[in-house]
Amino acid sequence: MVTIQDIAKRVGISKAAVSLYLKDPDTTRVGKDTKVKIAKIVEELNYRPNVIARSLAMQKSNSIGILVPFEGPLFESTFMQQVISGIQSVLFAQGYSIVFLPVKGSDSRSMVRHQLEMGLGHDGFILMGTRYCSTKDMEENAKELSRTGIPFVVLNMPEMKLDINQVIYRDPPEINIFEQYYRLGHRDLVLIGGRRGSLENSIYIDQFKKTSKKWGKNFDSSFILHGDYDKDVAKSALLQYLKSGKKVTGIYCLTDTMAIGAYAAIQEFGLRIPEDISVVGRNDSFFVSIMSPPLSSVKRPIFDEGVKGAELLIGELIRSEKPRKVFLESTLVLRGSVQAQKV
Amino acid sequence: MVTIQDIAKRVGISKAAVSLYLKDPDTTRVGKDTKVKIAKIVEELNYRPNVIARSLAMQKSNSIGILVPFEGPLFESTFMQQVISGIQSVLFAQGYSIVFLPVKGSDSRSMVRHQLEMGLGHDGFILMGTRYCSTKDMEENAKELSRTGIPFVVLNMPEMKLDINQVIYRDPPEINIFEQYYRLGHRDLVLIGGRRGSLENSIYIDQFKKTSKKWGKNFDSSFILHGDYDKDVAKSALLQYLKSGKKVTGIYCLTDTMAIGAYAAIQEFGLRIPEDISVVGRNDSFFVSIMSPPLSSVKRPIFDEGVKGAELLIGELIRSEKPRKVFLESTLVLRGSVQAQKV
DNA sequence: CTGAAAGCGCTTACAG
DNA sequence: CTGAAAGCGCTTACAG
Repeated sequence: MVTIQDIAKRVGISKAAVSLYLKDPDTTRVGKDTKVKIAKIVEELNYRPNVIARSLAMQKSNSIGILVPFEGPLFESTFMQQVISGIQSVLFAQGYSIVFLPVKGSDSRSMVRHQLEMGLGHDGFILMGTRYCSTKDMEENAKELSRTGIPFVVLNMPEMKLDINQVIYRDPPEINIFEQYYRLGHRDLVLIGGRRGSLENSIYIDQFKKTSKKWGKNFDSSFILHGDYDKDVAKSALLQYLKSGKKVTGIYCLTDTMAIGAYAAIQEFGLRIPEDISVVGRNDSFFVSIMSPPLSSVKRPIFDEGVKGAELLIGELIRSEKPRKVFLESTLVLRGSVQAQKV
Repeated sequence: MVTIQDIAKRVGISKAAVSLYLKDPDTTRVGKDTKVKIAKIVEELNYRPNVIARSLAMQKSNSIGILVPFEGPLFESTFMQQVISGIQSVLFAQGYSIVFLPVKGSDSRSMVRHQLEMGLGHDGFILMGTRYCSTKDMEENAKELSRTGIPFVVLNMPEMKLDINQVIYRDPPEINIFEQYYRLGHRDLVLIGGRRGSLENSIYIDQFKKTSKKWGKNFDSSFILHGDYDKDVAKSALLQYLKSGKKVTGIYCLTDTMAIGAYAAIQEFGLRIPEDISVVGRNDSFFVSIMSPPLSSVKRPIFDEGVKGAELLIGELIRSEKPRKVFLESTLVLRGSVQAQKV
């Protein structure tokens, strides 16, 4: 490996002069002739600075570590794609590298601990919640990060009562899909949730219950199906529900992917969308418009979440801003999959 | 920041002892009592090693830099998602971090040069071709990487006559879609290519020409439409073709996304798939199965490309293997969008 | 069993 | 205008 020392020796000057020139070719601290010589040797030896050494000396690595307590392929989820795209758009513009740290461990606590173990030296961190993270675990993770003194931001988690950077989704009142269904005259609703017992599920089950009560409809836990975030699981769960003779006219799927499964089940059972059953998905994935009929979907501003998160981090990093929380609101994109029900 | 020095001072020993213990808690080079003390202080001060300093000292960073000469969001393309997933599966298992270097510059040469400028110090590189890279530029990039002496692998590019690690796609003879169409009785074919003048286009235009000649069909450059890798562009190009009164019974789209546009154009023009027009896409994207009818598609082993690429790199890194080339073959996944044509 | 020292490749005051 | 030196936080021979 060619070092600054090699260049200095060849030119017959000190390392400092080479470093100065490399940092700023217009510097006045290096003579004109010397500059020419340095440039020549740099070219000749194909010298490139060692970023690691520079990072150590400058106490700044220009890199941000991404912490995602999740085993398996990170980039297959459309959520990750969008949030990372948002992060990338901000960080690259500021000259930061994005570093994905290897995952190891059995639960979100040990995974993040291991990633931190591998990753100190980065200028900041983005800690991302996944469907498998409990809020409690993630709060512990956030506390541990706080103790390092390194700026960080938490994404994709419910609000935490900690003084940290966080971007949080909020469903505005009109995004209560159950309320919308009841208003449209629907009376038999089903929620296709993700992982059984997940925090996400419990939030929506709760909403489902309360809204049903408000409308004087009785609520039964059989109205909750578990799709496990998978289209085939969602399909068979719904198919079984239909075959059991239970009635349903409105379905809310917590991801668009599970809505694909719901479509398949409904078609296989010989019913029509939206004439017999209305369907709403969540995430407004790029493929919903090619489904037939196009799927109505709750759109979370995921790209914006990445942007805001990266901006909070950059704010703390560059302008020493205090940690704060940013709230983003979801919207409902209505398409052909929903119809009012004659009561 | 808490350093190894702080620990040593508090315990009253040398940095070396702390380092030794941290590296291997079972070491015999540190006394039992001392170990206990170190552990206590480490916990108390919430010490974590600085990976940058360690990388410099060990001359190994356990990180691989990803070089993609492409402006804009990297992770929105389904190609990137799959290839990165493959890369991740191998590199994480080996304990390597994956680093995306910020992009700057106007062409693939200057982008890669800039990324290298930012990225030396990583243990290896993965250089990925994009649709906008000329083979010539990428060969220059590869040569420049060679000169650094750092192991690297080139993905998503036609074979280069250089002694480097490279993973290359090969369409086996049966993946000549034009040949398949002719055999099925089709006589009026259209190719919807990507960017005008791109290398990818020219390869398939060439195949189209040769195959037509073989079957005694005249070839006309009007049979080539330019979809620019965009569904709307593809749609309007095909719609214009149909409206001009030209005949077509078989279409090959170089991406599935453009096939979505082709479907829309065909439906808007009042024709049916596959009764009137057959369509074949490329990449076998996850959404093709929900198109109606499901799209037949040429599947490239993109995930495998990532896996093989990472394996070549690891091979050179860990086992000092020589650079070599790996070939992967595409396959055709037939679905409802293709039908034989009565001649 | 443990310490003092050199070194990784840079940057940045400090001198002159 | 330029050089010698200290330092970033680690690891790794080398001594004892």
